[in-house]
Order: sequence, then C-alpha cells, then structure tokens
Amino acid sequence: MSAEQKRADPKSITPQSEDFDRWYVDTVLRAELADYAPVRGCMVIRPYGFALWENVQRALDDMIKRTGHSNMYFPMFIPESFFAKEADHVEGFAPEVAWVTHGGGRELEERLAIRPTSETIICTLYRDWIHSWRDLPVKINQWANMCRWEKRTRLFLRTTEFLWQEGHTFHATDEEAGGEVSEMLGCYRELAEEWLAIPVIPGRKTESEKFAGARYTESIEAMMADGWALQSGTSHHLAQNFTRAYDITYSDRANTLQHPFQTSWGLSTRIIGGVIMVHGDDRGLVLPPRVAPVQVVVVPIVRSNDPEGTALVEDAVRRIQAEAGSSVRLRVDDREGMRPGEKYAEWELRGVPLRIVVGAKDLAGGQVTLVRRLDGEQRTTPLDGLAAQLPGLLEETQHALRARAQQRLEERSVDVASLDELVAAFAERPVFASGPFCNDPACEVRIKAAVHALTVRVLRADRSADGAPCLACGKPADHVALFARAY
RNA sequence: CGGGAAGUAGCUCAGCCAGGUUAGAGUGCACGGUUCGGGACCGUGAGGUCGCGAGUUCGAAUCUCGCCUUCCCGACCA
Repeated sequence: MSAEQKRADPKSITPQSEDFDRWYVDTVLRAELADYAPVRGCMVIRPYGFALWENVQRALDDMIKRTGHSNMYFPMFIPESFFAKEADHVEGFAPEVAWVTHGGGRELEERLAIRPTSETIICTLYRDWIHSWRDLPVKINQWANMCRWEKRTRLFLRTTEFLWQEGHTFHATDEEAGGEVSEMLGCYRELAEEWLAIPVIPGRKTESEKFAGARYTESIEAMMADGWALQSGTSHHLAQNFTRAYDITYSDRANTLQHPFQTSWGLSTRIIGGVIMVHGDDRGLVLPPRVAPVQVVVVPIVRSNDPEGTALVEDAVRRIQAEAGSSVRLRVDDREGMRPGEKYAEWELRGVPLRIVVGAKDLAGGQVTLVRRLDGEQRTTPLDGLAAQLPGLLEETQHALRARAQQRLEERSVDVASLDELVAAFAERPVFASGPFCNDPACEVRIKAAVHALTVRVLRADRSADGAPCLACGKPADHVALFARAY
C-alpha cells in the first residue's frame, strides 16, 4: 500500500519513517490518550491516557512518600506582589504567565498569576511556618495543574495547562539540600528506567538552560525513537535565592538567624509523551507493562452458529479471569459483532503488552494463543497454569522493552572530540553526542551554532572529561556534555 | 510571535478555480442477515449551522475581509 493510499485510509496511522511528528499525533488521538480542547494549546486527557498517568503518578507518589515527603496543596492563583520578589525568577517566567484580571464581575485590585510553578506562594506561606532549626527540614510535594503560555504547543510534550508534581523542600545546610536534589533526581531516574523502561542520562544543566532562580538544575534526558532528546524530570538547587528574597529565617541551635537552603523538583505529564515516543511503533503505542492500564487483553473467538464451541471458549475465559484474579490488569474483549482482527488491531494501537486469544481450535488441544505486543511474537501455550505465568511474562516484556530502548540509545550515541566531529555526527540523523566541554557560555553559543537546532542537554553526571580539550575552545574541560536536538 | 499548509458527517477527503435543485464518497455509527483464528460482506437507516463573523450578490461550501483552531518550518520556552 502506498503512502498516498494509507493517508486516505482513516484506519491507518502515519508510519514513523514517513513522518515521526505526524505518527505521534495520530497515535495519541487514535489510541484515545488525549484530544485537543477548544482552547488553544490545551488538551483533554481521555480516560485511557489518564489511567496511564495515574499509574505513573502512583509509582512516583510512592517514591516521594518513601523518601519522607508529605503531600499538600496550594492555590493556583498567585498575587502579583508575591510573584515579583525574586528577580531572575520573575524575568524567566514573565512571558509565559497568564493573569487573572477580573473576578466577581469586577476588575481585581491586584492581578493574580495562574501558577507557572509555585515557589513564590510556597515561600510566602513558609515564611510564617519556619521559625526554628526544629522546623527543618520541610519536605513537601503537591500534585497540581500548571499554566505556561507557550507559543508552540504539542500534545503532552508542551501544553498551555499541564499536570505535574512539584516537590519543595527547605533544609538547614547547603549540603543537605544538594543531597535532596540528587536523591529526587534519582527517583525520577528510577521511575523512568524501572517503571517506564526508558533509559536516561542524568546531569546538570548549563547556566542558560537552568531554572530561573536556581543555583543549578539537574535533569534526566531520554532519547526518543527519532533520536531527539526529551528532558523528562528536573531537580533544582535553589540555595538561598528564594529564602533571602522571601525573607524566610529560622533560629539555629546557636540562636542566630539563618536563611534555609531550598530545593524544588518536578515531573509532568510530558513523560507520557516520552513513553509514547520511546516505545511506540507503526501499529501505535507499546506500553511498559508496569504502567499499562490494561496489561493483558483476552479475545474470545466465538461463532454464533457454534454454541458448543462458544461455551467451551467462555468457560476457558472465565477460568483465566478467575485464576488471574487481581495479579494482572486483565480485560476480556467480548464485544459482539466485532471481528477478532479488528480487536487485535485496536489493542495493538492501544499498546496492551499481552494478548491471549481463546478459540475452540486451540482449546481442543487444551491450548490458547499468546501474542506479545513488543515484537508480535506469537505462540500457543497450555491453558493449564497460564494465569500464573502472566506476571512473569509481563516482567519479561518490561525488561525486553528496556533493553531495546537501551540498545537504541547506545547505537545512536557517539563521542566527539571536536566541532568537526560534532557536525559530522549529526550529518545523517539526530544522535546523542558527548564531548569535552568547558561550560563557558560563549562555547555553548558556538556549539549550538555548529549544528541546526542543537542544544547542550546536560553536563553528564556519569562522565568526566579529565582535562581533555573543550571541543569549542580547546581549553582543558571539566565536563563531558551531552549534545542533542531536543523536544 | 514570523513564514507555509489546512479546516465540508465521529474519521479521511471530494466539491470551490469558472456562485445556482434537497452538499457527496469511503470509513465509522445503529438495526437485520450471512459471517467469525488478522481491520469481512449484503441490505436498511441515522448523522452536516460546509471552523466563526461580517461583506458582495436575486442567490455563497464556492468570491472578499476579519477572527479562531490545528499541522509543518523558524524564533522562544519545560
């Protein structure tokens, strides 16, 4: 089938190789993860997409609790005067803030920002709640919606309103805050790698890429199937920048007034876009079992003119359901009047990791057919003991997905020692290039100019340059930077 | 926010250039039947303020202007 014909077929999605961006949009819409809302740049997260987000949320929320944080909730409206105290922060967010100017039919005396992030209102409140070294550390988190008026939006990756969690902590010492920053980045890494099967590269942002108001920002960077990078979680060391600006003080053990050290860290619905773009294929989504809303779909093959066979099939399906119990998230697709092939295609589009096909033919030999979404691998297997194997099969898929993503990351990563090598690395296709970098903003500008749409993703936490010459200026470099095109 | 493309049924689109019966197709949807192990087939039926608003005209999906939304490419940014 030619590309032209495929486009005319409303049931098909654009192949990745033809147009990756269009494939992404087709997949999100057709798999019913989300749809466009009537307001520019906004999206509706549909039940299937939200179920996926809830599973991500649950995993991360457990980690947040495990590391000693409590959830709470701040309002979404932030008075302009609260917002304006930290200069870098205001300047950094000013162009993206939406303002409420009217309420109750009248113009407000003071404009209200719709939060683009909550440092300012949290600091304002904690000024009253932190007084003593005994009040520290403060380790809180909130799950909330945010608003950033972006000029160019993309489903999940960058929308005007989005959902995330933002953690905010206050500590007595600089070192303790630094430990918090890396501990939470570690949680994000664990979420990405263990739950979403997405290998990531952790590191520190350059000055130009860091959070407005932070001393430094760390992030995890993931490679999408097209070789582009996605910043998938960020953690900021705010030092005393906000606690000074918002005048948060406490008495230490020696009864001297101190400003606490602060951190903040966030992970958003954007990560859903990452899951889609890392694992998906031309049939649609491929979801990691640990977060898939439906882990196993059972498709019974029944014929209206074969009541005997139908009864056998229905018995077998009931047995699978009963034996699987709550050990896996299993759905039986017993919709009438829909042919099996149609059901297969639909659940493949939706990325369900395992499919069990139950038909009279296989059942005659006490078997059913098992199909893996990951690679389409198909085999018959005894009905006896099948349900007990499902959790193990799902774990296998989870690991295979992770390994596949890891392999792609390695295949499309290169080390470069000069600007020429950097340019050559991107000549054919987008890659992750790593090379020695002195972290001078002027060098960053030169490097970005060398390759179209290139950015410095992070100064890698896992690599050291050992004084090798910076690939832009040749001076001894402390860092190995990751260079890539980014969403 | 600049450049380009697009918006007609849930979806993919034709019709527009050269304005004129009741606006079409495929797919999807509902019902009936035959089917049923990879997106079946036959029949019947429902479904559209032609993105929104002005204007030109006896008459606008079609021409003009403005606006909105989406997609692509930039600039900007999570």
